[in-house]
Amino acid sequence: MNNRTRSLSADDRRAVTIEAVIALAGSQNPSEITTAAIAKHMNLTQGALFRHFPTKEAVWHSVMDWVAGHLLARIDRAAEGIDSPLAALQAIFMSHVEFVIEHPGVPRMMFGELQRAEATPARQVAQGLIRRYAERIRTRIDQGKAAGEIAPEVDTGAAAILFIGTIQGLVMQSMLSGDLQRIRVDAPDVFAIYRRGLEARP
Amino acid sequence: MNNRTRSLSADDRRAVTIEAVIALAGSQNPSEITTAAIAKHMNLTQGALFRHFPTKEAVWHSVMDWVAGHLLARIDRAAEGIDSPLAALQAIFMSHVEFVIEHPGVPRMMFGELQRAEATPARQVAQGLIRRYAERIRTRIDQGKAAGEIAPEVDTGAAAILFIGTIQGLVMQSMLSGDLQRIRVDAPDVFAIYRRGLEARP
DNA sequence: TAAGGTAGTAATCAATTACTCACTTACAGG
DNA sequence: CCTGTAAGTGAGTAATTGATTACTACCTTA
Repeated sequence: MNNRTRSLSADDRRAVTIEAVIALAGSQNPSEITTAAIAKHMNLTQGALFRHFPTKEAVWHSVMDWVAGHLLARIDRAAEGIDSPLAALQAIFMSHVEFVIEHPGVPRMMFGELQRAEATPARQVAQGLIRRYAERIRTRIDQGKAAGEIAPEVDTGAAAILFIGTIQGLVMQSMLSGDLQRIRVDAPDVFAIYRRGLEARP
Repeated sequence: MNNRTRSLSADDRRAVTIEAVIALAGSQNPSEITTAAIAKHMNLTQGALFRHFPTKEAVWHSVMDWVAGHLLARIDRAAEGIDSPLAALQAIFMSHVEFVIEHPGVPRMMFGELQRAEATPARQVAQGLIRRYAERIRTRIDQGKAAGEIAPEVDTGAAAILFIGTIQGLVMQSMLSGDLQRIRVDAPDVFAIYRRGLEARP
């Protein structure tokens, strides 16, 4: 009868903590998220957090692990079974956009971690995520060149940088306007230009 | 004979402070820059800072003002006298890239300010800078459409978002690799793809 | 029912932060 | 030479932060 969530298993508590951090990052500067704020958001005392994570840095590490796993799984699933490389890139793009709309704090955390000077574990996970992400994009682009869909004079590495930057631009725009949903509206138009930049000319 | 910089005029001191913040932002997370670190970088005691700025927020406000003024002046000068809209966009792009290489802390500060939840004066200046920047890009794109250089089916707003995102992508890449100079190498290839995306097809 | 383990509390710690202030120093002008 | 002013010093303060810990509540199991 006690609907008050008194106590969770350690595994569940860690999962809830990660969710709390991602939720908080959606509405405030990630670097200003305190352990007290995290605890408050999940109806817990600040001290209890350290029963499940040795340091705050460990919390961030777990969060970045979660992001890396879920984002890569999401884009892999989106591209699954799509033969055309250009269509696959578009599917990856749109699924990434949906991911960002669901978790608007994620791009902020990513950028925040990457601009950190010290090579913290969380930063290394973020670094690894982008590297693996870019690798997947480059593979599709090379496939597109082989299939004749993408112009051979396009620089593969530059195209991968631009793909990631495209999403960054949308995120920045949404932070400007404060309207998250506009990303979904603008995304197709933005990707259309990117696609025109890659396509082989007849 | 006293080469020790003992005392500066208030105006000079404020200018030096802005330089110090921009320099520090190039090598560390802007949100972690303390007033003590700023003072130390300019051989001053921390307390003296508050003789010239009422609050730390006022320091950031001044810094963002400096950035807005200098970046816009730079891109305006770069595009001056160039008739072809596409060529003008390329000149703006390259001059922006040079600006970022000179002041690598600037994109970090911009992104950091924009993701701040509260509408601080510094954030509003950053917001205004991007708005004015995007407005200039949109103007060039519309000129390009009128001149037949840019395909009419390209969405102007989306193209402006992508222009800014393109630079964001380069900045992100440089933060990944830690090699700032790579921006200069990658920039032409990245812009070439963007340009292909805009160009009218024969 | 007693024992043991897990999760959470609440008070507290040391360190860091932005900011203040009484005092000192340098210097220009009457 | 004297004096007013502007710039800088250095020691403070209050608030906040991540982290620690003694203690408690709850649950399972024998």
